[in-house]
Amino acid sequence: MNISDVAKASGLPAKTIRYYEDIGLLTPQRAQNGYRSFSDRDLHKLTFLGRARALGFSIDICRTLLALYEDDSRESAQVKALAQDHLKAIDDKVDQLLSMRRTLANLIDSCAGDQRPDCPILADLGKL
Amino acid sequence: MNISDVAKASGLPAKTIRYYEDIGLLTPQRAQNGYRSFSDRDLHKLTFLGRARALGFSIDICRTLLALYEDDSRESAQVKALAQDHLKAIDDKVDQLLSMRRTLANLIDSCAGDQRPDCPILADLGKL
DNA sequence: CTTGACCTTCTAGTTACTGGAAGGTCTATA
DNA sequence: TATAGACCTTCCAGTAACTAGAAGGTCAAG
Repeated sequence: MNISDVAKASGLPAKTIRYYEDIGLLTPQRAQNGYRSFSDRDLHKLTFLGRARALGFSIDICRTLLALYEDDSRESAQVKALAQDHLKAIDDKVDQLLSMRRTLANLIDSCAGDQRPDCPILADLGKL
Repeated sequence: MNISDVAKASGLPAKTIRYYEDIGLLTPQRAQNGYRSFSDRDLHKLTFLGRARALGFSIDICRTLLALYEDDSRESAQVKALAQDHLKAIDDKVDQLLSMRRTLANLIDSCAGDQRPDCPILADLGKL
């Protein structure tokens, strides 16, 4: 398969696939003409990466997950631990966003939003 | 005030303050010796920036907010609109994270997490 | 034999800093 | 007065994960 084939099949842009090769996540064969030639296994990896990235795993963790994926002697506990760490990171991020959201929503509520210059949002941001 | 003074007072690292000057968010005076000399107004701006950034506004929006802050003929509606756009962006981000979270939590639940290699998490990520 | 859709590599830009090196300045103390 | 160390300066490079674009090679169809 050429790059556009696996791009279509995996849902990843060709640019991203080249990038993944650059950083060593996969190493497709090359055809005589220099074109990348992807195997089913490559496509599998790309799909795996696309899913893991969609769940928010960093490239670095994806590298580890991919290694576990390919390692028949892995222990599922290792994978689960990584996933749990990530879940915690997501929860932390959500908490942080919700905290921002609360503050921001309060400020918005307090602002008339009319043609006058008085604005509690700016006032609050600027207070010492 | 020297940079470490406003760093302490604003809570921003000196590096960040220099960066904010680089990108034109403020233009402190210079003393004879070349040191930056910050006014109260500079400190005010830095505090403003720190708060706005803490609410997740991008530097670009902060630039606009700062301009509005300094503009006596602003209309509070402009500020409120920016804040509402940002609130929406936060909500979208939270939704996205919660969607990830749901999927990930389901996968975690389905994984035994023991010494065996069988792992529904990896299986799911890898399925075509 | 040309057109257009592929493919290649390479460079640089994105966001918002952060770290570190090399070197000038200021202040307090020996 | 010398010097130590705590400031300050600029500049360069790196971070995460791509993405855009330029310049140019390849392939299949008409």
